[in-house]
Amino acid sequence: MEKLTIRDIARMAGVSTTAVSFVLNGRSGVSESTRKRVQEIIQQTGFTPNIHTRRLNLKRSFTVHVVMRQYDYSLFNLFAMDVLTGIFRESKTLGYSVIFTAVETDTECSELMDAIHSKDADGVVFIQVYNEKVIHLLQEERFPFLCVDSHVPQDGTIPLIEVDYYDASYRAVRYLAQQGHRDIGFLISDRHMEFYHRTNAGFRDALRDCCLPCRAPWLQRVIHNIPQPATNAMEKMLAGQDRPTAVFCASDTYAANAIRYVSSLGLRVPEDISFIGLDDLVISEYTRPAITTMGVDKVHMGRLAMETLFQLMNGGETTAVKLIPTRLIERDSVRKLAGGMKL
Amino acid sequence: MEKLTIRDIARMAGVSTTAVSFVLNGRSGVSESTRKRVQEIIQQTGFTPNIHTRRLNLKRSFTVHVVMRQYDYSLFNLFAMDVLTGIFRESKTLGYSVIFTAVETDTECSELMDAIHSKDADGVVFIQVYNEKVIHLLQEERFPFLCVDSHVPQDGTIPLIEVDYYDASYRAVRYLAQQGHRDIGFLISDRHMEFYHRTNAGFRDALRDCCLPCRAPWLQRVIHNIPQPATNAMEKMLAGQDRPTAVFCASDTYAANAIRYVSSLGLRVPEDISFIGLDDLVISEYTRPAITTMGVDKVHMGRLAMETLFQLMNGGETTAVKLIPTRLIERDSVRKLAGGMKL
DNA sequence: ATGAAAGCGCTAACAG
DNA sequence: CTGTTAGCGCTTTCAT
Repeated sequence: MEKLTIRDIARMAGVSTTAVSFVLNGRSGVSESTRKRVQEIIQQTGFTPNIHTRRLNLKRSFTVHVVMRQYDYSLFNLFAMDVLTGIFRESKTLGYSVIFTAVETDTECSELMDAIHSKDADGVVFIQVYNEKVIHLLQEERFPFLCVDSHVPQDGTIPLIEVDYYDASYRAVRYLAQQGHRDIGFLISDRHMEFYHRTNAGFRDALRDCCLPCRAPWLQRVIHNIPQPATNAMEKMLAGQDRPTAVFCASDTYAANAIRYVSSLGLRVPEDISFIGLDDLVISEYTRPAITTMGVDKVHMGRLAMETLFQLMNGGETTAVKLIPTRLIERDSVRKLAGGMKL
Repeated sequence: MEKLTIRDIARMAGVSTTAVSFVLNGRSGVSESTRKRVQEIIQQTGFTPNIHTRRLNLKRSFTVHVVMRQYDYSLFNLFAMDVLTGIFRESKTLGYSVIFTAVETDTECSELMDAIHSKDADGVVFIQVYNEKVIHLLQEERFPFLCVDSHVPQDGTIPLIEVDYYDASYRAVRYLAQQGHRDIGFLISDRHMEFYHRTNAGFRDALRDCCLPCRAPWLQRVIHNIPQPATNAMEKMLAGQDRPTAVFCASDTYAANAIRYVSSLGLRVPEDISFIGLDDLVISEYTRPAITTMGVDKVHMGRLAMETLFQLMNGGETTAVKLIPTRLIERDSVRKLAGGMKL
């Protein structure tokens, strides 16, 4: 059966295409009787207007484009997946579709721009993707966009939604101190400088404020271009004379791997050594012991992203950075020592 | 700056819009010099043709629509996520975009059809979603579609991509037997009858072929409308006089939860009781012990889905069901007992 | 090889 | 309130 057009419907209802168009778009300017008749015909025939035409005329597609990182094993990491969930949920209530593309970290600017232009969308949200040139071009075009979890300087030039990693680190360490730990290690990520600096600052400030020692060998960078990066870093941390009683990990995956590693060494977690993670991923409750962590509401971040983009797409202007707070999720990987400090 | 149109380019190059259109589409019928000039202008201006118009004319959108289940906690389950990854990868190489929607299990037929019609797409793949009426309508419209992991009778009426769950169950049990286990339990899923029947048949056939006993209390249904379904089922399995030495779980999440539960009881895994799972999810390598499981290449399933849909969208016809094999992934949750049988 | 012109299916300004 | 009509930006047929 041939696809019906608005003209067919108009003819069947004995009215003009305008009338049909109006009832289709719920606009006033049609008599009640006409509206009803048209609606009936539409019902009966199961007519749906051609979406391309609609978009061509409206010059809007009501879809947003999500650009995220491509990983070799999966399109998603557990973090991005939740953000996407949030974006998706919100987009549904706002009446938008979402389309996405995954790119390598080193994707060329032009390639990215092509991707953005070739998929029609009214706006784009980058998750963990950042390319200065692209941002620049987009700003020139006045094309609405937003960056989520991009680990980028928060200088107020572009709209950002980021986790408050400084605060998360600070509070993680303070929590350990409250549990009586004085010898605290840190598995820090070297993946993004911004992330590195923020977590580092939070960590150090907390040590200082809690009057705890800071020992170089206990601060280990997790270098990502080697296999088993977290295990490797943990190995180094344990290499010295004495070891920390607790370790703050810049990611739950680090914590999971570190726990697995120290367990294989015969150390008990948390009896012999405690761990606290960051982000709260799905895996974190399945490890043994389950990981105590500074969780973030990633779905909320997604919602917020979509909400903000929506405003941007409708003429709003903002370059505000939104810092998302974390909250402590106590599970089983941190031991309470005698004499925890009140803070 | 105003968006350029093909007419602007034509004017700037001093040619007709036809010429521009032809070079845009890489068609012959343009002199080399013209083509070059036009290409230069396009380069300089960074012109990109309006995609809606293109689609309007071509009557194709070069996008596929993925419909999957909506979960309250996340858009994804770990299985669907990998399938989507595969779809996405393949779509990229085939030059398609992907757009998706998540629906509740009990979504109305009409609502689903609306979702499908309102998002333009040349075809749709359902992941873990099945609605008979929708399928019927789609077939009538001759709209290309495909079902992945839908747990639906494989009667050859609709194109399907399914895991070979009969075979997986059979081999899981046989593997346990090979490791010397004779007392084998089964945490079976009651979510989909098709899935239930297939795994059940595989389980029973394997028991029979390996001459192992089948005891009713060791076969426990995991009932999904209660909290902690797997834990609950496991509890029942252990309630009787004697307990199995190994348990086959119809899902790795069951295995993860069951392991956690029996561990809390003071049982050691795999020393006191072994577990083998199904599907191989990301969590499976993070549990302790890591879960031995019958893995499936879910990304491959996605690729295959997209590939098949591509054919369907280009005039191909198939209602073939593709059964994806599983493979044993040996980790640490199964103990080898003395006197395993050679099979 | 080239360009004029007729659509594609719909929206919206405009005249009645 | 209603219908006519001129676009939206591109593809494609058909003369030239």
